[in-house]
Amino acid sequence: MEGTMNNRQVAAILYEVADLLEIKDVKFKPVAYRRAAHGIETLAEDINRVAERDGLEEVPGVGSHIATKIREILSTGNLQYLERLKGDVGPGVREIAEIGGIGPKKAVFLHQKLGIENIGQLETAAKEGRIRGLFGFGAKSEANILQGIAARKGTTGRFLLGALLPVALRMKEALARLPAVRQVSPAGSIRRMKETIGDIDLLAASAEPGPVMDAFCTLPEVTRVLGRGTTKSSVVLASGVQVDLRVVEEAQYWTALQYFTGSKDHNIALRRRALERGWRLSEYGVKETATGKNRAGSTEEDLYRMLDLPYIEPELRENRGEIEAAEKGILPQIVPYGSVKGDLHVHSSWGDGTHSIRELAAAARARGYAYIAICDHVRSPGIDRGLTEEKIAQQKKEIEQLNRKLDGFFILHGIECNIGADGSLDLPQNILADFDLVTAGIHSQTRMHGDEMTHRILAALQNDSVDILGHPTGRILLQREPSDLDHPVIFKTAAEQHVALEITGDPSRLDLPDVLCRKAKEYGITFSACSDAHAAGELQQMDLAIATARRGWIGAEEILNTRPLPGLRNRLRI
DNA sequence: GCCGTTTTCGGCCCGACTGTTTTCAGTCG
Repeated sequence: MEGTMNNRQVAAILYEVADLLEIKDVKFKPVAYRRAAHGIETLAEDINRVAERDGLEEVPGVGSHIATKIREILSTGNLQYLERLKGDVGPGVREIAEIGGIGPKKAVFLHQKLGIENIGQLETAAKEGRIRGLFGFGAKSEANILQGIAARKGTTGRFLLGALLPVALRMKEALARLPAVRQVSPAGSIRRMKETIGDIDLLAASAEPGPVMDAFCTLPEVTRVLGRGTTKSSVVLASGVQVDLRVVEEAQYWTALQYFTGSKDHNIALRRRALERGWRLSEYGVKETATGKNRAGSTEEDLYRMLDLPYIEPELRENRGEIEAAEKGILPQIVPYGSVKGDLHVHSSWGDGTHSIRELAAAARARGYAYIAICDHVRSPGIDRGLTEEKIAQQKKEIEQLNRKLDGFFILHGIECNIGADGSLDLPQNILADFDLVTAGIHSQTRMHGDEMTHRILAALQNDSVDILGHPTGRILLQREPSDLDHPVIFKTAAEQHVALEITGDPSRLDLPDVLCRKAKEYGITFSACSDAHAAGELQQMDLAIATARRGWIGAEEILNTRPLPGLRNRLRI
């Protein structure tokens, strides 16, 4: 792909500018730069193309000045303005400000007073007791700085949704059992089902916060209490994740739930909307500015209705145009959880899965599915537990036998092929033609240049046997960046070739990512939401796939496996 | 620096907790 800077890299530069401006205590500009960075980050179109068609100022948050800076970034690879800010502020101040409990003001102060340039020097100063005694710092501050540095070493700072969701639900259940708790829910990014989570937010309604906070701070998995108040407490679990619990009165639960679910940008937009109507919106309610009276309501639906909007699902609350779409009445009906009729990507013990096909079919039936596709890998160097052509033939026989016995349930014989460096698949065409379903994905040589990766995928899409493109971007969350693909060409070709794009619920992939789902949708793509389960218990990863689809504005009708079996067979021509 | 159903100028979300300077700034979400 042309251009050396991608959207993420451009956004990173603008975020850095915002941080440095904040450190310099410049008013309002940090917000402006962050809004622009967010706009670019969540844009599905390549920023280079946007610049070519002179459309930068149409990006939300980008005006004439930032547009000029983006053009400089795209043509030179960096930004003079940023370099100047770095010089003004001192090299390590931004790094110091990232430590929990230290913000821009304290970072600048420490830099000026002690000449601290990086986290190492900060740690040394704290250990030597040189920070206590400074204006505004005491022994406690020093200890908190050391703990902040230690916490930073332990984790990347973010966790997989799939890893934290069960933890959050367990804690929620524990709190729900308390007599003093009237209502409790996860909030924050975990309720929005964001792919990675910084910390877990919980919200409870109770008239007696004291016992609720006590119970929360002494839950078995808690290893450290960061703070305990009557409305907010924070703890850290053994995994290093922070959990915040807010407790409000029941009458405030509706606005509090909306508020603590965020996102921050979505909330700011809603508050502006409330201001336009002469009200002040906060977690404590909707107050008429003139009279100081609280407006009545009891659910989030009430709140959105009050602001003349239809209900907006938590997964959509990212300020990516959902409020404007809701206002115009063009917000899509996103796919409900539990609406798929089967799972099109499951691994069995024939390959690298744990359970037999019979066991997987039983587990799928128990979930209410009407069908399941067994898609093991093909044997190749590096994939020891893949299937040989001989095994494939045997597996087909077993599936045929099982299908004769099963009533009202159908097992599809599928395969997960690898797309080679030249775009070819790892099975001959006559064998591929025999499967009910062929999923093709890149599993080797994932570091090729964007152009070459795009060509590999295009070749696979043009193979008539391929039904689904598996984990299209190849990203591994928190580990590997997505391939630098030419998405418009891939989406256009997939639509023309009637190849579905997979949305895998593998917790470390969630690929196709939500933002690209929304873009692919414009090309009339069909999606396949799947678990990629390697064991019966992992069939529930489907919920993560559906969450990703919902965040990508995808409706049930756009997902292949919401169709009943006859509709699916029709589409697959089997 | 951006943006507009009060505005092309003058706004820009709101509140709790912490530690410490004992009345509040800084930080966080």
